[in-house]
Amino acid sequence: MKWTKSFIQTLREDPGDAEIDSHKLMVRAGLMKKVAGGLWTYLPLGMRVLNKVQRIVREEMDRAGALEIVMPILQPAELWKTSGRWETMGPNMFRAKDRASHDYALSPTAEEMVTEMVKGIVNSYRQLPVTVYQIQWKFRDEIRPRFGLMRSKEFLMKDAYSFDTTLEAADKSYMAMFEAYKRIFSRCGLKAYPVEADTGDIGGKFSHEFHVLAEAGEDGIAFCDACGYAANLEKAERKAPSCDDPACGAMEVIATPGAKTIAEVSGFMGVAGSAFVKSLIYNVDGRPVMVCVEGHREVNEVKLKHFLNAKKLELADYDMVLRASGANAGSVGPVKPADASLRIVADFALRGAKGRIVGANKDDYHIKNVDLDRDTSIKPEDYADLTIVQSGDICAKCGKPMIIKRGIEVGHVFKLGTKYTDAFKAAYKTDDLKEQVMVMGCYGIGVSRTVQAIIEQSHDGNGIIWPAAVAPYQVVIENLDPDDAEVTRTADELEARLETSGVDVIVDDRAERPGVKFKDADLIGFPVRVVVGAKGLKAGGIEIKRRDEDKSQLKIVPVVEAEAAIKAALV
RNA sequence: CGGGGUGUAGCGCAGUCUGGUAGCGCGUCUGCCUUGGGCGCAGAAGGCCGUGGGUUCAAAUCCCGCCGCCCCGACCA
Repeated sequence: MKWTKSFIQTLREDPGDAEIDSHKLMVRAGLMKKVAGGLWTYLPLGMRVLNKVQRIVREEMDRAGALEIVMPILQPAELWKTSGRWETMGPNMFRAKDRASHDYALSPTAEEMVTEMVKGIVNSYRQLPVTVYQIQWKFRDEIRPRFGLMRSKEFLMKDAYSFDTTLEAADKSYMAMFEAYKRIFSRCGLKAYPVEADTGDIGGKFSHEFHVLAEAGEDGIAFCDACGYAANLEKAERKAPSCDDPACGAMEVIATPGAKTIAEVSGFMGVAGSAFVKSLIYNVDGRPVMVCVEGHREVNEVKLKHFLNAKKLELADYDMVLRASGANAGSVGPVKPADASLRIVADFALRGAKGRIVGANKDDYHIKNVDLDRDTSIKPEDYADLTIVQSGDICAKCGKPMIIKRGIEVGHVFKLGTKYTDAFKAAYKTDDLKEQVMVMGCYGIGVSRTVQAIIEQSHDGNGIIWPAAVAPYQVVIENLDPDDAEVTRTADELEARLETSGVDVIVDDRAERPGVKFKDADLIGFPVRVVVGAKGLKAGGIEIKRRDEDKSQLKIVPVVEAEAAIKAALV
């Protein structure tokens, strides 16, 4: 490929609306161009990267025994009503109508459609197991799309679905995908860590996310270096702390005028935040529930939802708070709330807590010297692990302290169980002629997000540093003197030889000054740069430099050795 | 959806407070010059100042509505 025949625009300055490096670089290097919030055009360079990541995904899915299919983006509403997700997906799902007013979903994922499809084909255990996959555009009406491809309304996803006869067999399918994912991310030049995760809206019992560690990541992950435990903060558990508060005297009401937040009240009273019990009223499927946690901690709503076995859970509105507790937010507490039948649950760190400070259920008052056992109606079985893990919390597996890092979720594997196969009655006949529901797994990779994660993990102040396997072109040949016949012939012959042997190469044949060309090459981040110029040829050769090396490491080789030297630099 | 910011040439921005015929840098085009890390000189093209209304002799600028984009939040009492 000749640069002058390509369609490449690079920008000298960062786009004004980009925040994180990978987003800025994708735009500056001419990989993509914004259409509107959360919507992108992939330009030729970006498309080449996207295609290379897809190729790796396909090869590894195929190697793992998965079979490629493609399903419609436009999906009849009936499928989604069968699973109940037509309602539960809410405004996250784009919807459309045809001329006859039939409802459709723009596929945000495809469990329903694939289950219906497999059900129609599989009758016998003899046909199982089977794993199918597609690489298809997905649509999600994100609350707030951001950071370029990190969270967009339309994105390319690889989604795979396994169907098995039994849970044990499904575990094998899950592990095959798990291993394939490790290979995929590794081949993309990414360090991706599998972490335990909650299953969210998809449902199911057990899952792992694959995360690329990056400050710009949207998820928090708890790591234990000692035993290797890694879990999304939504899921991460800590060892139950023991509470050895000494006995305290009688409760005492104190005025705390105007102080609402824990920080304000603790400042007002001159007491550490951890001495407080933070009490929140949640609306749980329409009924109020009070949740108590230590003052310096935050409620983990995912854990809370599971513990309460709730369908829908959100913070209560002002009315509900007032009716349940007798006070407005800021003065709520577990001691004698207005609604005497109010269920109160508490974080397990508060089991046996004494001498704590709580809201008085009366505006602008708190109570100190509270003994939760003595002074509240919290039932022993209503203490549970309900908070978000913090740095330094003790690992539930091994007892050592954990650390928190941030990650970009690039993949997710689920053991789904029979949630969808039950809903669709997707059954097969066993060898003793019984009907049995298939056991399912599902497995996603954000292909377009992975492209950006690669950049986020591999760039420097000059631009992107592509791993060779996914670079838009593996080699750029800088023709420094396009008007010089000898130089141009040398550059073009080298291009032809490399292309013949399967190396992706672009020749920068623009009539630009060398500085411009070098800046662009660094910005776009071609793994290997080859310089062919009149001066160099006279001096005996061409110059080869890897993007991840600095100038002092470049090599000068005779023209006849160039091809071999370039290939060696690519490894 | 709530809060904040922002919208002026392809890109990055100034001008808005204090109303008076729209500017800078980059990029683009022409010519000369230069040629190993975003050269230099000269010239040129390119803007319904997001959009609709209002105030005014006069609006990028003031007022009202709408829209787009970005950030934070959308539960932490």
